[in-house]
Amino acid sequence: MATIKQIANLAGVSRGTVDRVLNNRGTVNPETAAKVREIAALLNYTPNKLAKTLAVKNRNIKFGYVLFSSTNENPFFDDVVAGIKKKTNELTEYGISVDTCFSELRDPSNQVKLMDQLVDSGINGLAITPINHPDVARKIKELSEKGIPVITVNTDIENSGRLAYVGSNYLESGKTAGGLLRLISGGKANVGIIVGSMDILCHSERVNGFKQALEGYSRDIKIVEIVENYDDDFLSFEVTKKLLNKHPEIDSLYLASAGVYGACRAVKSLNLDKKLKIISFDSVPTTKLLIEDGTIDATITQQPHVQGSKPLSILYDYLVLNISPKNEKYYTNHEIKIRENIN
Amino acid sequence: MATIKQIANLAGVSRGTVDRVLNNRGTVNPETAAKVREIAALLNYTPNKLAKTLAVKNRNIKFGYVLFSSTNENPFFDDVVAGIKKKTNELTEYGISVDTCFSELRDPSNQVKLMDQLVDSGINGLAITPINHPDVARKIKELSEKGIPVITVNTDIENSGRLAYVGSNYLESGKTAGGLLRLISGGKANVGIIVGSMDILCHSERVNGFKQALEGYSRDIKIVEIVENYDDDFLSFEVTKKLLNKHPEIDSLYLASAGVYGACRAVKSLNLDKKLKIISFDSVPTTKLLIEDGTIDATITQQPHVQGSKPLSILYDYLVLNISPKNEKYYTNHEIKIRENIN
DNA sequence: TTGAAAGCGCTACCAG
DNA sequence: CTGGTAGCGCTTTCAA
Repeated sequence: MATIKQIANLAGVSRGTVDRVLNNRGTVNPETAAKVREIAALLNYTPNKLAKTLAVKNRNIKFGYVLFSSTNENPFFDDVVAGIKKKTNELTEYGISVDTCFSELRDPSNQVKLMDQLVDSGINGLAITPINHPDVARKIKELSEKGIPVITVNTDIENSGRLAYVGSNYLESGKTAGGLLRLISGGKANVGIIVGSMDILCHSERVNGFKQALEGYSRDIKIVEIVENYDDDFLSFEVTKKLLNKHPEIDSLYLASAGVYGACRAVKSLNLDKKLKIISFDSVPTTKLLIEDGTIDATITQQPHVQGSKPLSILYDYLVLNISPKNEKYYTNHEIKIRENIN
Repeated sequence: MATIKQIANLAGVSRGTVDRVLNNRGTVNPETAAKVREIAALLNYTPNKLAKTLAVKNRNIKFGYVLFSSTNENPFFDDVVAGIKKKTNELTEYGISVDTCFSELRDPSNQVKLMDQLVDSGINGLAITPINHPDVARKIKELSEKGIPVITVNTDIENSGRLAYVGSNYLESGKTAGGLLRLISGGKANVGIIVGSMDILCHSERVNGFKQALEGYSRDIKIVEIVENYDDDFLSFEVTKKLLNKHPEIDSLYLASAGVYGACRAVKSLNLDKKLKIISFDSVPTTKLLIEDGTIDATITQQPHVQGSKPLSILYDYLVLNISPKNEKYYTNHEIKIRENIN
């Protein structure tokens, strides 16, 4: 492990100069710089992260986090918050503070306002679950150009200038669901699909992936109908009930987004629980119970904890250690949970 | 974030004294000690990990790792090694070195010899995939009593004095397999089980868990026969072939340990691939291929990467940060992989 | 029993 | 453009 001190000695300059060269700050005589660089390469120099972090304390770095408020219909974000909290504690010890605030679920202007507030308060980087709206995209671009890196979480907005995305690959998650149905249906099924809204990209991708995984089985696995519940449990209850009444031939349900509990209540009210194969997403408390009592056969999770913590790690690497994310998309794993491995 | 310096100032003593009190080293006037402790508690003092690690550099800490050599029949350990390597690099930067060596798979005396060598070379902590043999257990106890903490990996030896175990809960993994079969069989199956050896606890636990998960289904899911392959692919081929010939009613295979490839070759040689439901463990390269081509329906993994890295993290926490492991058993997750989410 | 000081590796600031 | 120095929080050693 080579150190700046060693390089300085070998190059016959001071550690300050080496620091300037290696971190491109200040100005250094090109020849000196070349020499330093050469020696650094020779010694295979890698900066010590601990020391770097420790020394950066007085820079008073601050991150902002804008998250969908989870008090609404989707407690999924509770698990994300847990991930944020854990990472925040770690960063606090490093002298980095994290300001987390919650935005309305369907109000872009509210998100923009929160972003502005965070910028005014002096954040150096931002993580956000962005609403897919031009105003939000524009604001992300504005921050990025200002030198404030932005990480999108859970939902991406491409071409917004964001530094990276952390979250599910929705097409893949849909494929996993399709593969799972193929297995548990024995290759023969009449499927009803319940989804938030086909206008939301994440949701339609989950449906598309599902279909893709079942190509070649289309003779025996039929999608009977796709209905929308707008992520609302009560609507979900209604549309599911109607769907099942309308199509008694349905033997499988694919719950492609939120509203899982409402849909299952409909299933139960028709005494169809354990008669239908049901696949869902995420592992919120109500879903866990439905897995445990056998109503839902399997659910596919997307590492909510990682979705909370990883964006902060990326910002830390980028701003403190000068390490850019290796990929612009960091996809979380899709974990299949059944009664026996859900905890 | 309170610091030692702050506490020292408030207590009117030097930082050295505070350090002595808070870390129980040297001797300190009881009254001074009490005062310091009080203030520390008041300020909610938590030591800064970065600073601690940085300062400990010159203690020249060294860990040993004894692992089953993966050149043998089970490339599972290749993934464990990857985890070890990654963590080792991180620790190297902290001034901690890791000496990893590989032991014969069935030779306890060889393991004991390697442990002795590592101790002689001055390790401060050890991680090991122990062979379940009294000599190894005794040596683990010896090291522990000498003040060298030992972490067991992948396989545990309880009551050996080891500090912690990192690895699968085999009973749970068996249950997960059982639950999975319940789902993909539609609740009706004649199962053949192929296992390394029922004399090996890990293996028999996987069978027991499997049975437990299927209790209540015993009318329709029948275990036809359990055969042993001693984790050898060629033996596995033979016994599987014999089993399937003997019991043409078998429609499902539970491959409870290694020898997955051999078993599947037998299935293919009888033209039964895709006619049998097959569940296996781990995700070694050959298994991946068999998942992709549809021979194996699902495989259950056990976070090999974590099994490699986590033991080193525990040793680091224990020896550098003075943090004891929260639990004596750290169980890895059982992840269900099918064609669509195996990568 | 205690204090003072040096050092882990890096950054930042002030002179020159 | 460069050197010197102080400091991040903790440990350790040497004196007192």
